Amino acid sequence: MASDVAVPGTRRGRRNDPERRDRIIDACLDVIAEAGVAGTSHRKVAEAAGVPLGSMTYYFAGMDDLLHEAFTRFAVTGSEQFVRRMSDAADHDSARAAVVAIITEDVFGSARDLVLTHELYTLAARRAEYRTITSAWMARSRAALELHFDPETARQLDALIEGLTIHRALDAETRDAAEVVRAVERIAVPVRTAALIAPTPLPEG
Amino acid sequence: MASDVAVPGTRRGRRNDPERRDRIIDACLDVIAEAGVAGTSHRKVAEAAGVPLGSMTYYFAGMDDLLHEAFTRFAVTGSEQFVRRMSDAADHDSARAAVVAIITEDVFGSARDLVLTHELYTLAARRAEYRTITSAWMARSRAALELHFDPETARQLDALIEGLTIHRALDAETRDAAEVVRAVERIAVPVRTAALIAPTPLPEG
DNA sequence: ACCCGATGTGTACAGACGTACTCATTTGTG
DNA sequence: CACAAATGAGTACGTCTGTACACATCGGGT
Repeated sequence: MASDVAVPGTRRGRRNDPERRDRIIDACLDVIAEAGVAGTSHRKVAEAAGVPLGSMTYYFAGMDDLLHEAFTRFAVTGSEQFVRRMSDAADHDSARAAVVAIITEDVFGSARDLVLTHELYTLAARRAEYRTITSAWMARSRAALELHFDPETARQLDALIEGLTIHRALDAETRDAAEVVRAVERIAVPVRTAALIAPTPLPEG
Repeated sequence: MASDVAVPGTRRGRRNDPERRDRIIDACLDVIAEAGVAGTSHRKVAEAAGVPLGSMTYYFAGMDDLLHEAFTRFAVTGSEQFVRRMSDAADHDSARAAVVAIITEDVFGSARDLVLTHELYTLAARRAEYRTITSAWMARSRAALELHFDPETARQLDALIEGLTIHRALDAETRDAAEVVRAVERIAVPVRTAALIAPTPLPEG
């Protein structure tokens, strides 16, 4: 180990390399995705980023600081993709199709993001300082959905995306894409007719 | 430390105390709820359960074995509560009310269960052996919902419960109980009229 | 030309961790 | 009554952890 890194006496001194900080954050997300927050350590991240161990405490106040920055970046880039998909949609139909695509593609297309999302939620469930990240993320998602749906529908769609994504990932059964389409259609009624269907008391017979 | 536990020369030998194993599992869930899987260690669980450290490796093959058993118990007791609520409901109306209650009460009423759920999901997202636990849990939940709703509605309701619970826990905004009622009503149309609404192409407006 | 502060690195340390292993104790059996 | 197996406790060991800190290196000011 440590054959390519930490050759004594080389590459030291003043360089002011902000890129290095970014690389560490990205590497941190990689490590979290692979080993979980539980298995994330300064050493693993340093090795993944190709920086010496000392850089960890130099660039970040501590492990929590690093995790916070990493998940903030994850949430920001994630919601950016979400917003882009929604603003690319021209009408309600394509917006609904985009929602279906987001669900069936497992959040943003990779298992990595799913794992990272759960790690973030787990942290947020216990620690309020991470909840600001999830709150901001959900707020951006809802705002994107509100480009095409009324606020209440947006919130419900957001929740449906969350639930269906999780169930499709963690359970072998809920995998039928056509069913996802129908689920979205039950919620995402066009704005003008939503009021006619949703709050109406259900027929009993 | 270790003043009430581990007095040398006392309480040793053959006792065959299955209760002790249970106590360790319960204590393990307590520790996970408080410190997360990341912060769970043999020592903390042993202290919480009031057993010596050596009992950890005696009763369980290792940390993973302990976690697996703990989460299995958690999932079983959790789904039992879910099933009971559903079978207690007499008709569709009270079933829908029960679903709303489950969501608004944060899974089963405590933040502890929410945290544990996320910890389990995080594990399951990465490791297939924990996914059998989540799969079984979701299957039991769906079966309970199918006492009152058709299979597709049950799956969608299950997903909605998941998503709304998470969003209500991790986001300060989605807290209006009346909105939960309306969300459930959009999905949980009575069996006979569901076919009339759900698969129908949406009016374009 | 020289030096000083800024910037980044290498290492050492104290503690916590999982687990293996030895040994004490009790209970069923002969 | 004695013995052996079952059961559980205590401890020690090697590994890995976060973090502090001394120090090397370089750019810019004089």
